[in-house]
Amino acid sequence: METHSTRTGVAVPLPLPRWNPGVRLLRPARVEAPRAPCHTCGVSHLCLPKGLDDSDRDALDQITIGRRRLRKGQKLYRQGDTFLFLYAVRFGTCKASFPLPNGEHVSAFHMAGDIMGFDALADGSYATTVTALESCEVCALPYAQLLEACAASSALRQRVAQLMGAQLVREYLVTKLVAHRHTEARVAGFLLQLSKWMQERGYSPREFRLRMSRADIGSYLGTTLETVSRCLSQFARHGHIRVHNREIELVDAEGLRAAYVDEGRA
Amino acid sequence: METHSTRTGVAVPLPLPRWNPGVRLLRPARVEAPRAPCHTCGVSHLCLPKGLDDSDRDALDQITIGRRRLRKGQKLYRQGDTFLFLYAVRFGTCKASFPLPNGEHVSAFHMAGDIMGFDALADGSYATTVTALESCEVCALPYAQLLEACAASSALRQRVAQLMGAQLVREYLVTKLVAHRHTEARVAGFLLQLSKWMQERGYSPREFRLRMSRADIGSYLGTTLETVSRCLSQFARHGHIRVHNREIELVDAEGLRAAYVDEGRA
DNA sequence: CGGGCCATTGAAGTATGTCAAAGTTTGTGG
DNA sequence: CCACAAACTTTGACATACTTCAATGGCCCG
Repeated sequence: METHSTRTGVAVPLPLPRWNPGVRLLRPARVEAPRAPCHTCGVSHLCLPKGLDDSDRDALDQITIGRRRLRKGQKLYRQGDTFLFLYAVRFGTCKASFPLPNGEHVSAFHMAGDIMGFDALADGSYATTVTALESCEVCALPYAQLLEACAASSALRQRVAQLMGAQLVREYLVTKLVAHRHTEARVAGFLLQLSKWMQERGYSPREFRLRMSRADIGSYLGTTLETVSRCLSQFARHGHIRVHNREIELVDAEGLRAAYVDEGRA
Repeated sequence: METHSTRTGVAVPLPLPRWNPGVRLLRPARVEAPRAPCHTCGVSHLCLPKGLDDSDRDALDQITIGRRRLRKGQKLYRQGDTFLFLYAVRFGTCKASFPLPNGEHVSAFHMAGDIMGFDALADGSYATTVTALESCEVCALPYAQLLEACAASSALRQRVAQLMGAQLVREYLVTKLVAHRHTEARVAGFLLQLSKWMQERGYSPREFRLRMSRADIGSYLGTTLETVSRCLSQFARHGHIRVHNREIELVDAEGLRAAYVDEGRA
């Protein structure tokens, strides 16, 4: 499916190569011309521009932001690819994963407003592989240009730091979730986490569609797809949720939390 | 999953409270006067100054860096405390944890050169509680001053970004570790991770002393202290390691990896 | 309409959690 | 410096939740 593969495997030290407008992007066919200013975007209230005033926005709008569409299953970048862009999700859902000899470990899910690629700041190459779970559109921010914009705006610097901090906290919470001893607590926590994410993005926290397979959830939570399925069925039997394939309805979110998440911490 | 909803709820917007030299530090009795320049520190090759040239060092040395000593069991900061400082470990080991109704979840261990507190960038208060596992010394970096230094030095900005990226990657790897289905793989992976950390800091990767209890390890790895103990005993029986209380000798690190970590990924 | 992928469910074996007790180390106060 | 107490570690026995293997059924896409 994906033929393009520029895996380096070697860490590229900072400073990063300067962005050069004459150089084509990695996958030129799928990158479109820059659009309207960042803060007019539908997800700007979740994304980089959040909280920035006019002058800071100007700094941001100096950046040549490309857009890229992804179909389900397409990869945005792979572990080891040279870091040139941060990506912001405009719509759709992606998963970030570590490839393994037999399979993969799913380390994160990303939705509208999320920034992907911060992990590459450590050594200049992406630490994870990002795959679209459905049709997605992302903004490609050339990191070298972002650095220039950051040189001009302290508010932008702080916003970037804030986003990285938020992602770190999210990762702490994922680890905490996965470290639960009872699988039920992990699956229940996962549903509640998703519900919160949906709400933050203006969707119903009560009814939503899982964009990832049971296997992805299992990998994320450190269990098997069968156990995930059984947990969902069990929650449904107890009346906490309704499940139909990937459609989830949280009938009693607080009951779910009380019965499994809080309780499970022994 | 998350009992303290304020932690992950609506983010408190930056800008953060400005550093004011007239304001006393949180625990003034234990903060000492600034010392020699940052790059003369014994762990500078691991810490903030790494890779900075003279002019960037100057920017860094404008910061009033306090030192603080911690005894075993003392807390550096608590979840929810107002964020004013990043802390760099000079020596000793700390754990970062989430308090829970009955106990805690250990989310990270920090050693010399590590920066603690990045998680507070998300909303202006610390997401975790940090406790010393032994006698420690840390540098307290007033964040507002660090921001000013960052305004003056793009290299420093990139170094901070690099450190945050590195911590994010580390967290991804922890999640991956904890998501292993077999506990043996988690404990083995933990030992190998520790070994690498020791080596990076100039200690023997083969023999080292665990600074944390079996309970801490269990919490970190999402299992029980008994299981951790049993795993260690099992590794010792198979000749991969030698254990005497908290003293660990990795007799056959690669054998350990082959037998449990790589193998365990089904 | 058919084929492939995904989800559900069952049965059986096993790893791990839980409870309990003994042994060891560490720290404290006399 | 010793003695005691507290905290930590190890080990065992048992119950159970989870993984594994397997088969069936549903959904979606071509």
